Amino acid sequence: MPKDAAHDWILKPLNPPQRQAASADRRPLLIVAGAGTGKTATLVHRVAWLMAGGVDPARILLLTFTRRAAGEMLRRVDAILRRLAEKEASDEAAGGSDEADARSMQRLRSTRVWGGTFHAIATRLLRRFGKAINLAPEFTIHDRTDSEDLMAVVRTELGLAKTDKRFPKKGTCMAIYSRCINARQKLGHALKHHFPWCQDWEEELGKLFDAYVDRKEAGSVLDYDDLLLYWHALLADPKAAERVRGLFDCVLVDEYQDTNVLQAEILYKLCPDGQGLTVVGDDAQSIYAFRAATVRNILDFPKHYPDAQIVTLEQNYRSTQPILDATNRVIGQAKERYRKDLWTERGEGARPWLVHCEDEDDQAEYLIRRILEHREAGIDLRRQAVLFRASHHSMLLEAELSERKIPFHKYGGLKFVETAHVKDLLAFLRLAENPRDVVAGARILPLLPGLGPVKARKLMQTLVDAGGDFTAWKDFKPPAGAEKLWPKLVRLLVDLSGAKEGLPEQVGRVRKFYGPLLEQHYDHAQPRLRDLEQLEQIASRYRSRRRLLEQLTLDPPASTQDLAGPPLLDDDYLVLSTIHSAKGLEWDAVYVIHAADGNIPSDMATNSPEEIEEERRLFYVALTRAKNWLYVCFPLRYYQYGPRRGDRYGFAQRTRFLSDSAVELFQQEVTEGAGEDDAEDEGFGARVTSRSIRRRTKGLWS
DNA sequence: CTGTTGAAATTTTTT
DNA sequence: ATTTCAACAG
Repeated sequence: MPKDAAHDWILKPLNPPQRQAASADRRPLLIVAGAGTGKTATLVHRVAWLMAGGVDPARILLLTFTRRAAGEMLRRVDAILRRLAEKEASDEAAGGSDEADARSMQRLRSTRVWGGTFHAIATRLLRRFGKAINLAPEFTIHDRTDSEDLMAVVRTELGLAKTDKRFPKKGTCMAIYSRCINARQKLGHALKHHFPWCQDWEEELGKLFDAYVDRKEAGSVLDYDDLLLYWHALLADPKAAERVRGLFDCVLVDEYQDTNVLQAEILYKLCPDGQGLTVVGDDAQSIYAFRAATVRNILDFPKHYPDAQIVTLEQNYRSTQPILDATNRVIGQAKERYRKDLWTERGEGARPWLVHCEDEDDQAEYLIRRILEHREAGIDLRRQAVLFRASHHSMLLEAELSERKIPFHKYGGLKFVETAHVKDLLAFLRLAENPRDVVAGARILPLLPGLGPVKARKLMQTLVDAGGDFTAWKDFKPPAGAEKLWPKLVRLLVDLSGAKEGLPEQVGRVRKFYGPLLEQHYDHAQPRLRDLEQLEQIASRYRSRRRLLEQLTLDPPASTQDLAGPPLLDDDYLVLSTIHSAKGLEWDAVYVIHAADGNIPSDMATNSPEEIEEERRLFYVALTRAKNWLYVCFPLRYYQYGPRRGDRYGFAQRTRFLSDSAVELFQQEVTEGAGEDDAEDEGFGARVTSRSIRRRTKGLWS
């Protein structure tokens, strides 16, 4: 089949603007794709189109927001190309030899495409080319928690823990540092605009960050920010830059609205003239400013590449007209954005619901009733999702779902690998992998009785001095209580660093040593021990220990179930997700909960107009996930906790993002308990329901 | 030095 | 609810 015919075949399922985007020439291309406009499909077809046009898949770089997104896209690319190959084969059944067919199939497999997040790709490139900028290729990677731990170590070492006024805590220090790196801002600037309450500490913070950077260097450790920073540095080195640039003919970036200045600069250096560069995004869905992402990247793209082509996708394939009307109304009140008018051919459907609930319990009750109704009507649980602003907003609902034995999967919030016991176990492997990783040592050693932070630090120093040879620890005289354990630990680490055993065996050995310690240190030991068993089981899937550690820090599974692998086809579960983690996904029925001012927008994010605008976009992202049914719920009463206010109920307002004119597009519903008891309440404050009392008291002991 | 206890402060979203 | 820090006992 001639190339043109193949190209036509690929473009056939697309609408005209999508076609234009998928088949655009090599000039820089910006695709502005509104919510639900087939952005992913367009990108997938563009990759297929490029490959069918002869671009070597191994010379295509696909940058996505999660690794899962990359995997999903490449699967779809493969599916298209497979069908194309089948068609070619049947069209030319007479002529083509089997061998030639096999070759063309092989050529068209997307497995060789470089796909992943900025961080994952950075890792891959740095392992390969790091030497050019004096980076040892066997560096280990710190996740956010590890980085904070190292920050805490340095913080105490510099005596910043015992200042008369309270010094910012480790998490805040890390956030400030991270902003400087990712937004390429001076400390003073970052403090002034984003952490004004820390401005008094500018000098000390500067010293802290210096020391922090030195410690990472000494330990041959990179944090998340370093991965980008070193990739950037790699591209600043003329010789290395040439080699890296030479790897790729085409670079495609998804979710461009959520990249930061550093990432944009990496792209500029990777594609100086923009040839072969495609970026896709929607400024109306930019929700990662807190991570230093900036809409300016997408807005300035045409300025940076004056010959850029811009294609706007406006036909929505996801939602019904009534839902689209409502979401358009919400985003229409945003201050500044690329003009887009989303429309759909999906015509009639149910208007979205605005549900007034009495309180949180009532909200949970309502949700479960609706969810089960939809399931009865044939909408599986997995086609429904409950979305919320903050991870803890779903706690009550989770408890209720568990009680009713309704299976669910939660995305966002604390991840499996971030739990203390999993981190502990991985720290053993990490220390074996990189004995200079002080944070790993500082985590493991104090698990032994009688060993504290000070001895741990000294031991790590002797280990580093011995060049990472764990036998150097044999001379150490352990404190009373650890005499039995100490030789075992040394033996374990010596064996692990020898790496003679397979990965599951290694995890098994750590588990045997660590299990009893876990029981001493943590509550609820049983489920934690089971997590470790599970980790041992899946260890065999990884090629190497380094690979396992790398994958788990760069692409942490959202839950234990996720870690276990793709869910079985027949098991059905409801999706609970933070709005952030719901990005790019869609469901038949979507329930947005806690849509009250203070939650959406979050009280923490109402300090500046920019923050409020971002919260508005966040709400918009939540609403636009819905295909057929959209419910926005908020409890009228919520329980206020905390030492300052005492234990009492407060009253909630509907989110400010649902203006009166937007509310007109909703059908309003008041749940049973809500609204009818205003008179009774007078003078008494809140009426407390029996359900609420049950809930609250349960909280006292579990 | 370590481990425990209590008081005080802070409280989001995530690669 | 969690983190941090000081105070105190062993």
